[in-house]
Amino acid sequence: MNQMKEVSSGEMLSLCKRRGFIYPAYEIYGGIAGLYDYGPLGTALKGNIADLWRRTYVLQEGFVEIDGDTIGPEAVFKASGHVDNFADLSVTCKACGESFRADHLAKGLHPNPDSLSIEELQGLLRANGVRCPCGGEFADVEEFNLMFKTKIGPGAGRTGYLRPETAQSIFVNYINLYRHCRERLPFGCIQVGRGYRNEISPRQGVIRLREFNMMEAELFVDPEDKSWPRYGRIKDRKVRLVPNTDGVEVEMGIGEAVDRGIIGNETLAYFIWVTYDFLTAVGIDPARLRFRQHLKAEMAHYASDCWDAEALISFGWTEIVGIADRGCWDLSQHMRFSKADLTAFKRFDEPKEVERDAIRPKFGAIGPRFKGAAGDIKRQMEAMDASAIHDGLVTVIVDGTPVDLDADHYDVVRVREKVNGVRVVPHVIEPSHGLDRILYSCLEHAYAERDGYVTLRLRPAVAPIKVGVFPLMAKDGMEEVAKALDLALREEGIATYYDDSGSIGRRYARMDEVGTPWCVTVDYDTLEKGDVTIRDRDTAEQARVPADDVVAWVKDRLKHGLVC
RNA sequence: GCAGGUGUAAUCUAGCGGUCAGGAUUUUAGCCUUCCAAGCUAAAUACUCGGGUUCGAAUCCCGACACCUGCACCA
Repeated sequence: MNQMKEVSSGEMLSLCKRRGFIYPAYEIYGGIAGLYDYGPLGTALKGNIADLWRRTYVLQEGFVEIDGDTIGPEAVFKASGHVDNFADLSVTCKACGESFRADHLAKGLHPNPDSLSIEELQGLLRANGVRCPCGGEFADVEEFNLMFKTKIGPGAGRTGYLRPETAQSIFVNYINLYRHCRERLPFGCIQVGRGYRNEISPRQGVIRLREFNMMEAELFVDPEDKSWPRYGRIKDRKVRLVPNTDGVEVEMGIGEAVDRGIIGNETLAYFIWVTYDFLTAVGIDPARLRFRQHLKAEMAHYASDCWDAEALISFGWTEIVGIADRGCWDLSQHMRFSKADLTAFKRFDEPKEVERDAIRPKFGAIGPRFKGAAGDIKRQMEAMDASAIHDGLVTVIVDGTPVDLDADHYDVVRVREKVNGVRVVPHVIEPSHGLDRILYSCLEHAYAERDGYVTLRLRPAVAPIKVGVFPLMAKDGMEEVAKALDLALREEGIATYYDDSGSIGRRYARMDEVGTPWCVTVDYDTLEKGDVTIRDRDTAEQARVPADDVVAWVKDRLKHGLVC
């Protein structure tokens, strides 16, 4: 077997630039860290990966796709938690370089350090002589806001942010999508698009970017039924798992992992498999792919379970997909901030006659006391039943503050109601893919070098160019035949590269280096017998095929069914 | 953001205060060539940017920017 040399990130990025996959952005102006442009081949590769992903989610799993805005008003990111959690006040030790959350250091010095401004926090830390555990002195308090802030509209405008993830565009469209999907759970929505994070220290080429491409799927499920119809057919498939219990890597069946409680539920498990299937289909090496469960401490507070697909590349094990059960957190947050009803109605098979103890407001007491707020209090009471009464008191929110109301303000009445169903806040299962990272991992995993000769063994489905078309030499009419064949392929939507320059070997080499799976050569025999050679990139073997059959030959090999 | 290292064509690189910055690969034009980076001829493209020291700077110094390695960050 070939001695495969491990590719370094430097060599990889050099090839990416030389061959038009990825360019450092704004290079003629000195470049900006964390920004890269996709060149002609990189753009094609990215598009092909995204298309395959769409096939998986839209055609195979029945998701719908939207395309949301990348700019959003502040309220959206208040609700999502990004405004507060994404902007930390921090201080760095001048001596040892360690960074700390400034508000954490101020704990015990102030009842609510979270509420302080930069200046106040600065003063508080200075006044109390807070120092680093190493004994060093702290530099000034700084704000790290990981979101790009902007103004929407002229003048003062409204504060807006570039979205740090695409997911929010789906959550804010929940009502529209729920209706579009005929008001039934589960339903899923995907989005391919850009997100923005003002990273403190972008590094590692295209792995940590300030503007990046994501492919995110949000699946809205019944909180009490996290099963999935297609689960049964894949539950015996095996993947490499690294559970957070002991951190030991195991190869295990999807179903077994669910049965043993390692993976939280069937749907999550199913999409771990879909992710495995998708990643290997675009060319991630199964031997360099694993699923690592987030540690309890690492998991976002709202997530109940989260698995990262990690690829082994020159930077080490790198997260390329995160698959999380986010519970009802996102929709609940947006309900709280927007007051919109982001629930699903679960219809019972049979309407139920239920009796319950309802709370009925006494307007004689509430009206004079609360005036305009009485209507809102009525609505709150109607949403409750007797179980909300504690020590004879009912708690309602008036102008944002809780108010306890005694029995003078309400009656408890036994009511009989017909109930057709129940409203639930759907839970969200989110497979979130870093497209740039997947693309880069594909390149590294496709990289094969022997004696300085580089071949990118990209899967045909994602290869930017599918077929190189050459006349053996540009004379004696061979170029006309080759050009006609080239056109015939392109007319069928197959990306080709026509080349009649230099030696045939050099042309093959050029195609090998950009991952073109097949090269078709028109030679003297073609002129007489009408057949051509098709040369395979990975084996360098040649097959003779009638020129008229080439289009069908290629289409047949590019035809990919749905994966699992 | 901190500390250290590095910046010469599209890529890899020579240079170490002193003639038009050298080579290789690549690319382009032409010749040659009957299938795997062949050969010949010509051509194109570079000292990251901005200051300073010096008679003279790719070379020494300062700053910015970018890249690499650690640290920190990565909801």
